[in-house]
Amino acid sequence: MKIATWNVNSIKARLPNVLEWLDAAQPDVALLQEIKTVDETFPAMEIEERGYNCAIHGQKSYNGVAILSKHPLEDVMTGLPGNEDDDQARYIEAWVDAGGHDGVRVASIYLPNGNPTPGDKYDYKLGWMDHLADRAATLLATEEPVVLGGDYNVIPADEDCHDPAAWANDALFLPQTRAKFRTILNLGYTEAWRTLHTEKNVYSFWDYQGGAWPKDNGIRIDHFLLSPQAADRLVKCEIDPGPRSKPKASDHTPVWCELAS
DNA sequence: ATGGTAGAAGGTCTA
Repeated sequence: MKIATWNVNSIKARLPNVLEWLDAAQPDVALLQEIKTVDETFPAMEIEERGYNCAIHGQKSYNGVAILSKHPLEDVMTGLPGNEDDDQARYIEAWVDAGGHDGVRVASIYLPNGNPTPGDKYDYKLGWMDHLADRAATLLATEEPVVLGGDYNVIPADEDCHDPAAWANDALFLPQTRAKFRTILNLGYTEAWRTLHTEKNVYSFWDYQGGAWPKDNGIRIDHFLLSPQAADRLVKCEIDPGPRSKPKASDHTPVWCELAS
C-alpha cells in the first residue's frame, strides 16, 4: 500500500497540481494538509472521479486536513481527544479498509507552526504536541498498524535543514520542539524516511521567498510516524520533489511510503 | 532591521 502526505497550501488553488499528481503517483491513500476551505467547498467530485473516497475536516481560510483513499474509510475521527476546545482543523484519522492484512489506521496531521517564539502561538504548538503524544500512545496500545503522516512543522535535526544557524530560534527547530517530537518517537514510533535514509540535506519544504527552491534552501518537516506493526511492513519511503518544481506549486512537496501486505 | 512570496480574503492574518 502506497501512502502519501502533502501540504497543498489550498486545495482550491492547487487542484490542477493535485489531480496531475494523483494521476501520476497513484497513491492508495493521500493525507492532505492546509486545504484552507470548509468541507462544503472541498472539490470532492474531481477527486472522487479518480476513484478516491474523501474524509474532510475543513476550516475557512486556514488549516484544514483531509484523507483520500481508494479503499473504504471507516472510523473517521476529527480533532484530537482531550482537545475539544481547539477550534483549528488540524487532525483527521481513519481506518483504511484494504481487506486482509492490508488494513491500516492513518492520520493526516497539520501540527501548528508555533512562530513567533516565545508567545501564545508557541505555547499552543507545544500543547498540541502533548495531545498528539497522548493519541499516539492510545493508538500504540491497540497494536494496530498506524501511520501518522503530515506536516509536523518540526525539523528533527541539523542535517534536515540547509542552514541550522538560521533556524536556531525558530519554533520548528527549538530544542523543546525537537524534544517533544522525540518523545513521540520514544513511545515506539519509527520516522519512516530517516530510518531508511542516511543522506543529509534532503527537504520537503522550500519557502516561496528568496529563491529558496532554486537554491535548495529547504527544510524536512513532512514526516511519517509508524507504529511497530506498520514499521514491520515498511519497504520504502521517498520524497518526490517533482510537484515543487511545477507552476503554481505548493511550498511543500509530497512524501510517500510503501507498506508491504 | 526590513522585506522578500503566496493564499484566503477583500481586513490583515498565517506561514
